[in-house]
Amino acid sequence: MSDIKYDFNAIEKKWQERWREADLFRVENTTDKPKFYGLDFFPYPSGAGLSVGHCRNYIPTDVVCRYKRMNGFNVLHPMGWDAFGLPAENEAINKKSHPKKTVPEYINTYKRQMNLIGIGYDWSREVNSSSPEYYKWTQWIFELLYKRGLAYRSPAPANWCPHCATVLANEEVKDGKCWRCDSFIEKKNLPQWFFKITEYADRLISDLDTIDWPESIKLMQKNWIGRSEGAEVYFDTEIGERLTVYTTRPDTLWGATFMVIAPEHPLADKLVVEENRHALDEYRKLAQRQTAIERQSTEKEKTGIFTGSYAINPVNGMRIPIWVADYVMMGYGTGAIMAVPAHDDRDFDFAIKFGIPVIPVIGRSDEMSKATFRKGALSDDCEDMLIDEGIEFVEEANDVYNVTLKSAKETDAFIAIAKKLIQPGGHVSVVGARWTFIFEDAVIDMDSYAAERSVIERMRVIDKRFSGTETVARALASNPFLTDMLCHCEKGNMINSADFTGTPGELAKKIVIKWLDDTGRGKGTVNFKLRDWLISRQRYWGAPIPVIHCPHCGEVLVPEEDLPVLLPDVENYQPSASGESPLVNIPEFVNVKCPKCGADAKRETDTMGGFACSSWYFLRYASPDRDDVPFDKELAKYWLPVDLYVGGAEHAVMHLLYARFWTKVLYDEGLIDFVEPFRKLMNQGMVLAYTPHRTMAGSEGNEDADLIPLLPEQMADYDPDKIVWKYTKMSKSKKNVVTPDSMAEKFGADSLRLYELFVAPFEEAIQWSEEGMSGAFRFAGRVWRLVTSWVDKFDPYWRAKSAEEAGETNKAKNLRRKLHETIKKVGEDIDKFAFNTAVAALMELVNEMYSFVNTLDDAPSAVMSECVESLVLMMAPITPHMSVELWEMLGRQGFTIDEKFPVADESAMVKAEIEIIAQVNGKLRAKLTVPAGMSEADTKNAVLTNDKVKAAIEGKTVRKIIVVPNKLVNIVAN
RNA sequence: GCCGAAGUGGCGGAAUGGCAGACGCAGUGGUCUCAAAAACCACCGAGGGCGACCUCGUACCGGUUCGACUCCGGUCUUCGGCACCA
Repeated sequence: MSDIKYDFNAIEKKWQERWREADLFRVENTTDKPKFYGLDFFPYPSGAGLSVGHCRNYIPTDVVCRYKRMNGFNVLHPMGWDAFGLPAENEAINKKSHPKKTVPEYINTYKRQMNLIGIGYDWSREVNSSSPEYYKWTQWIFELLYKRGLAYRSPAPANWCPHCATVLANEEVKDGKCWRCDSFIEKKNLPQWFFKITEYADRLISDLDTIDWPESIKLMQKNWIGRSEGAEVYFDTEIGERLTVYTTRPDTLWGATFMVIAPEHPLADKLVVEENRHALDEYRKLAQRQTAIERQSTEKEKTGIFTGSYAINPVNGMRIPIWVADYVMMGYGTGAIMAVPAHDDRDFDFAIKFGIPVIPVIGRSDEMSKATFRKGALSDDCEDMLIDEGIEFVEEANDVYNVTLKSAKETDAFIAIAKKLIQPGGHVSVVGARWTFIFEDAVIDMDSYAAERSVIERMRVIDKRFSGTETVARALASNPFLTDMLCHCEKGNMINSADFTGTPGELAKKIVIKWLDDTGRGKGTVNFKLRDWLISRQRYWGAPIPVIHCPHCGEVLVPEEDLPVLLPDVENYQPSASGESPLVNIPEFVNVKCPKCGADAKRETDTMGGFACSSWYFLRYASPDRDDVPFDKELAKYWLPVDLYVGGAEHAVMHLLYARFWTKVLYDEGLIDFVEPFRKLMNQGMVLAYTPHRTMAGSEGNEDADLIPLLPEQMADYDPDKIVWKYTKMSKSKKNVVTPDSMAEKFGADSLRLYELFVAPFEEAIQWSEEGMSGAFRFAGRVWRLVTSWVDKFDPYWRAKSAEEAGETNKAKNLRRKLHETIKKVGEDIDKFAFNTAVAALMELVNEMYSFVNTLDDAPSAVMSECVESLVLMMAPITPHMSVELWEMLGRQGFTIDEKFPVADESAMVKAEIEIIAQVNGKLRAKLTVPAGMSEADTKNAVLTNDKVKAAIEGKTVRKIIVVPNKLVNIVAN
């Protein structure tokens, strides 16, 4: 074995310098090669520097990009900085510094670390969203949106973060808290700038079908956009004003027994009768004061105030009361609803609390039901009775009966029989289009939508005397109407609905909507949960909104030739609680002449949120130096869309939604020829650190108590037995961050890369372990020693001899087959992001190469030389430094990344003999080696004459033999 | 509550209808060494047997199949997202 030391520090430094000197990762725009655009979410530069968690994002992308390049692609792999916005500014505030100072500092650190772990970025294309050359074009796109009617200023109750002293977009509020600082959000009424993302809601949903993204992310976006189809219906009120409601269930209109409007509804004041006005005012004040904290409370009693007015239900003329309640929100639909307590949980709760009638209007459908019960649950007469009724039933294994009920009539008949014949302790369930009944002893009817418990809850609400199952039974037996009331079904036919009674459930919605349209009582409508994107921030560190407010002309866009509107240099940039940007205090900035009329005017002082800057940066990389356009049209056409986009799932409904929106706007403007910016998206798993926690004081022994992370310096203060260790996300505040620097120093960047790729599938969270890290290092060392020990024996002309040598001995042939199987697998695995199994395959190959070398006795081997060279090239995308060093030691010229990735030779993988699995009744009994391509009959014969197989079928009759050629034989015998 | 993902040795994981546990970590035994580290070799799911071997085993209950970690129905648990959206 060789004694050349694996001096990873020196090797990595050496090659990083050479790559830089050769400008190895600079990519040219014009080329005959196919392009590949691989991109990582650009990070906001933070003072903590990169952790090994960031590397989990950048390393796999780098592997794919290097692999693509070795396969002949022209690869664009750029990096830049999401430098504007809250995260960067908050960090500077905490450091009592200035983002102008901290941002470049942090960028340097990031860049140094990225180079340290060997990521091959084309730094000539670096972008920085806080540089005027960049944000000029962010402002330009703002103006484009404005001109297209997609940017507007409007007063609205906005999400205000008291700690960050700015408003936030809906997408930036998580669990009622600020996404940056976890403060609870308040509502504040301020004029704000919005982008009309709602206008693109439909396209943002439908185009999801055209892209290769994780289904979970697509679904999150779909749910966030929240499309629903329904109808607007017009209700006349006694005061002459018309109330429009939105409903997704127009088929339940006949069951509307009251109406509810939101506290902020403009008609509330007019509708309220004098004696209720005071109560309403009090209620609205209360609703206004309600904070996010209170909204969080899960157990929310319904509250509301009766206005004293009534409306007329346009479908049946019923006079129904109008209520004000905070469970209806002004921001969705029309801020008013018709309430159908029989078929909506919330309306039901409200109706029960305030004593409003419940009218069921959806009944059982004629769809099939299915009943199951065990033998003995019903008395034995049941079989005859069922046959008499013409009901088919099947006796299954284990004494279970399955009964198919083909109509409502059959279901009724079956239930009647079951009620009669139920045995003590017996159990029968009927699962239908509508509900499940479970009979036990007597009659207990259960609804398949509300589970048992919720039925009981409801019973108790209706009548305080009821409690427990037997009372449910009693109640339902005495009052069949309750059954209908308890079962608000989605499917089912219309009942109690005048001429529409009997309309089948699946048609009901459509038919009623058409009728509403035809008769002018309402109209079909689509609604979205998505709100417009609130983009203005009352903060310093962002792109100024390029608008001037003129007393005569109103809002005026800053002329294009005056862009960028430069962010002024100021010392004091801290936000204030006033709801105004710090920029208002800079007269030179604020006071301008109107570009239209020349009058004294005032500049807009709000800046754009950081997500505006990041909504188009992927386009800038195509032509980062152009100062006359945001991006070169032709180059954008060549490079985009992004072929592979890699980043964390936490941006599912923020950046990833906004960037899609802007892309569609740019497409509509004719600037680009694609509608989706990111063809394929991958989300890496997190890196978790084993972190000590303590339970909250006073809650020791309580298993559900919240655990609080323990800082290293606090460890000594706690009883070691009481410290709970668990894996949590790495964070600066927990002081559990592992840096790539420390790992690169101790084990080398290549081993860090190996470890992060190998330890778990790409999308899974990994538990950081230094032992696992040293395992990866061990493998790197094994490769190093294996290859360096072969340097002297390396045959550069193996191509002419390897296949021949493999024909001579079995072990050479087996090794060569393993090599080519590995080449195939590694390529396939990298393509499908299965890096963990790709590394495992390389480990297997290395293990076999060691075994082979150990039996060689110093003899030369072309096969081994082939393996060594191929191994070095296969590892080049994964461990680029070590690979190129070994490449050089083998006497090869140039960089591994310019070499062709090895190609699997199918002929080397042909097997002369294969292993057949012999099973008896599905259990493995023997493995036998047979010549490849053996006929079915011969294979069968070989298995049947095998001693172990013979022993296993001894005394049994062979019923059937299944043969899977070249794989397996299964003998069925009993 | 609703939507989604996942549950496999001591641990991370592999196998997507055909040998369960590839590969690695930890562990055990050995070689080398004055010694240690490193490296190398062997073992390493559970139970039984001196042994060749046998039985059980992929969260739980059932089903489909010659054959199920894998497909279907149901239950439980964990994690993530949404949460009065009519």
